[in-house]
Amino acid sequence: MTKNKILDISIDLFSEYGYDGVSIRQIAREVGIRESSIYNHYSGKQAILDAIFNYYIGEIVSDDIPIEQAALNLDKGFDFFYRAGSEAFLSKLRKERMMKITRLFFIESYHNEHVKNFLKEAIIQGPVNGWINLFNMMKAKNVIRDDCDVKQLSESFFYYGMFLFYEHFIINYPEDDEKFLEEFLRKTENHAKIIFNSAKI
Amino acid sequence: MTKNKILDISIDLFSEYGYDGVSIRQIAREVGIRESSIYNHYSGKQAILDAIFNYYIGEIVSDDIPIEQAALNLDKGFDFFYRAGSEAFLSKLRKERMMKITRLFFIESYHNEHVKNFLKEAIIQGPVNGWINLFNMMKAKNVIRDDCDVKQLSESFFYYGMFLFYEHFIINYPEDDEKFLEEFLRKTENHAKIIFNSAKI
DNA sequence: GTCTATACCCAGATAGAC
DNA sequence: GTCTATCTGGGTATAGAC
Repeated sequence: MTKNKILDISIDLFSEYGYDGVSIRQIAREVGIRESSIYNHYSGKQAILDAIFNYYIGEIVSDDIPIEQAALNLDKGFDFFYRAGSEAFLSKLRKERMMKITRLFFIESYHNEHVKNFLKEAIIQGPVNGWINLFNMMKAKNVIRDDCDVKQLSESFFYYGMFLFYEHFIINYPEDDEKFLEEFLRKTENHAKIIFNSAKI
Repeated sequence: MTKNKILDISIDLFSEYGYDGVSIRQIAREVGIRESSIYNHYSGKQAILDAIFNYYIGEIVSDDIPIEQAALNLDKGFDFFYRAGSEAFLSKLRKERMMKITRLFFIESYHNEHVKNFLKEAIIQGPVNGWINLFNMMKAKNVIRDDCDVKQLSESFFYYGMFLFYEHFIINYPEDDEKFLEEFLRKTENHAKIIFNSAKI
């Protein structure tokens, strides 16, 4: 189906060169049709980008709330949580398409308000709040000290991982996604131990 | 001097809209001359960008190595170091111009190899190595535990601050620089305590 | 050093034949 | 649904008068 091929190739090109760095002509060339034919499938360049964003948001916003689920077994120790949290965070990104679009989000965030707000709320604030809830529960159950600043703990934990992502998608691009995700789990695991070790009773 | 005005306005516009998002026409309009007159001062658009980068690099790469200096007084405690480290990191950025160009670097890093390499080496790897040295000294003087992974400690400390920068320059833009820098010092101070608390003997 | 005028290119998008 | 042809607008850059 041509429409799908356009989307696929647009994801490839946009995620590599950015939205402004790719022309309709270039997309058409790679798809193997003329520019004008694109407009039979999408009303314009912006419409392709919208389709990409809608796909991404549809995939990433699903109905499970894994951190809260994990919190039900608070006795399993901290190791259990960062694994649950990280896995929840990563499970949606394991597809190559999703990784590409994530890079595109990082690229476009500086001048696209929709992307900026999505990153801010769904990717940063949402998870941070999840970790705040978890640390609060841990505090209530005397797993971590009472004088801990849970918001600071959450940010201290989460922002480290966020920068690993930025580093991967921007600074180290192009770098193998699989290899990075392995490294990411290992590093955030070590990082989580540092944070938890500092807070535990 | 017109040449300086061109540079100044280019910094303003590039840092807001990105290099590709600004035209020579637009720069000329804001300067108050015609496009063609720009070429009496700079050989082209790229040359303006080069001048901006050279200015930035000239300002940021100076001869002091503050972390190593700070390490000479290792007995002053950890508080002393993150303050020294953070201040060293921030002192170069206190000018409005430097903050603007830093945002420009974040924006352009995804497709400008020079910027990418500069961020990678001077902004990330350099400071991380400084902290690695410091943590190694602390280990040698039995200030932190012997089984600490100093590379992980350094990244765990430093990447948090890096993401605060990304958040400020991209996600929260436009946000007051002064206010952010205060917040940054407060947050990284708290973060440093968490990291150090986890590692200390 | 600045101006007008212009060359040249590539962008997004549309009309209408097949 | 794809094509050719074309429109319109914006971009960088240059030539040459003042």
